[in-house]
Amino acid sequence: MKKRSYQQYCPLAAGLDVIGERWTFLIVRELLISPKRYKDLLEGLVGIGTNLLSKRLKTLVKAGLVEQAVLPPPAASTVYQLTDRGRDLEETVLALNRWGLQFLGEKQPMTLSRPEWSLIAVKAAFRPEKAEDINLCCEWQIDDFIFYIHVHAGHLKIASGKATTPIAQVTTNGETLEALVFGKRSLKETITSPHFKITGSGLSVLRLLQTVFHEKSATFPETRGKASPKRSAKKKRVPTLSSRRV
Amino acid sequence: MKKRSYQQYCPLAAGLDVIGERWTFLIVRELLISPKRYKDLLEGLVGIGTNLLSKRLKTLVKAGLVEQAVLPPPAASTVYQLTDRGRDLEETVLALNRWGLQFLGEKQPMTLSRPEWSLIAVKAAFRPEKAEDINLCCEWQIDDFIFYIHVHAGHLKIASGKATTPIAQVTTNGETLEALVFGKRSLKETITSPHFKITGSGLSVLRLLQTVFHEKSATFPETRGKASPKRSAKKKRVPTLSSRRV
DNA sequence: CCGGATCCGTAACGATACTG
DNA sequence: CAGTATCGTTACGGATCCGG
Repeated sequence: MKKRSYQQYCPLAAGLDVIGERWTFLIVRELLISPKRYKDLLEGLVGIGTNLLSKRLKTLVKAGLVEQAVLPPPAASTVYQLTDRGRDLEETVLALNRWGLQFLGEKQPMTLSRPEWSLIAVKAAFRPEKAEDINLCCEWQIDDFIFYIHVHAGHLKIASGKATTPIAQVTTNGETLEALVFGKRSLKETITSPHFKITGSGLSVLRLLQTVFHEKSATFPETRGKASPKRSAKKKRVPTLSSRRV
Repeated sequence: MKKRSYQQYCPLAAGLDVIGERWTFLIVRELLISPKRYKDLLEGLVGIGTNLLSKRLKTLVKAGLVEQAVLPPPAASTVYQLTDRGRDLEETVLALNRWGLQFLGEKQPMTLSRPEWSLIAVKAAFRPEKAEDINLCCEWQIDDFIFYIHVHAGHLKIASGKATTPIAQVTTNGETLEALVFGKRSLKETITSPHFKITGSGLSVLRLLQTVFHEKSATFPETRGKASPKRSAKKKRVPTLSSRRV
């Protein structure tokens, strides 16, 4: 009956007591993309088990991060959506997303993937200071999933659904999108791929991709290789330690 | 034998596969403050259990986030410290720290606290753009724990240990420090407390505290109150949903 | 005393079946 | 569709033990 807690008077520990349990961050990720029904969450989070999803949602609602809402008719289904307090987690999710990128190896046959994940990664990679003089709206179609990117005055808006007045449209598949967004393939490789098509003002899209996102070379050393060849278990000798022990 | 994994081709999930398990974030927090011996970690993380700490450290070392180091003689003890890759987690830890602050209620008798936690909170609250014309170094003494804050050209350096040339020195206790740093008490209340003493250029310290840190009013509504009085389980009616379901 | 490893009871998780 | 109930398995937490 008693809830497991770190019992520490520390903001980090207090936050982890709320969203630190298994699956919780991923539920927040799902709802950051868009409000979702119970079933949508269950399908997006393969392996969670329905009882655990139910339990997590209750906890999140009680903590004031998530609320239920009824969509207006005719699609009168009830969905879960983030509250303002829940949406405040975006900063953390993006930071964790940026950091986790290095552990994302090549896609294994067993790993699942959804184009929606990429939206978060795009937001995480966005650098406002590089986009101050960029102003465009482009629409992306990945299979039957559609989203748009709107950059205006150094601000990024990205969401699922069709754009109102896109200046360009990109059609590609999930694999190509992921390779681009996760930095697995260079921009040049991507745009020359037969699975990547731009209609409309393609040049502005290229400029966006070029300047806004990290041009990192995506180092993924032994992410999946369980036994690295020369794992020296030796202890590093430290020359001088600036801060003394506590 | 098989490791539990989300199996999702998503940077967030990949990151959580590495540091998402219980206690791991707090171990990183400890090492973010300073390198520590096994025993120090065990004492700082009450409740972890020695087998789990050992397991987590092994995982962290294998993931390349932590390494062992030997301190130079005469204090030739082996410590755990973060690698560069581990230190990259600071951004995430600070974001989570900021977010978790709202869930930090009043200190309960059972909750543990250490002045070291406050260092992270100070870093998290620091706003570089507000500190561009601040330049000072002050030393803080909380019981027998000493640390310093050095602000220079919009950059913050905070670490345990004595400062080389502090312009001011603050002496207080843990409770007052926490109330100040966690926004539980106003600056005015703090500096008039009998447990708060400044020697040296006190005015510059006050200016630092005033301008650099959030002046938030620290709302903690029903953080610990288990049954909020009028918890409406009603579903919110949503007027219009901008993005369509996926 | 330090740095763990081993053992074991309990709580959390994951899969499946079942219900309004 | 939106969950609840059940149950086997895994992870965690506390204690004890052991080599240096």
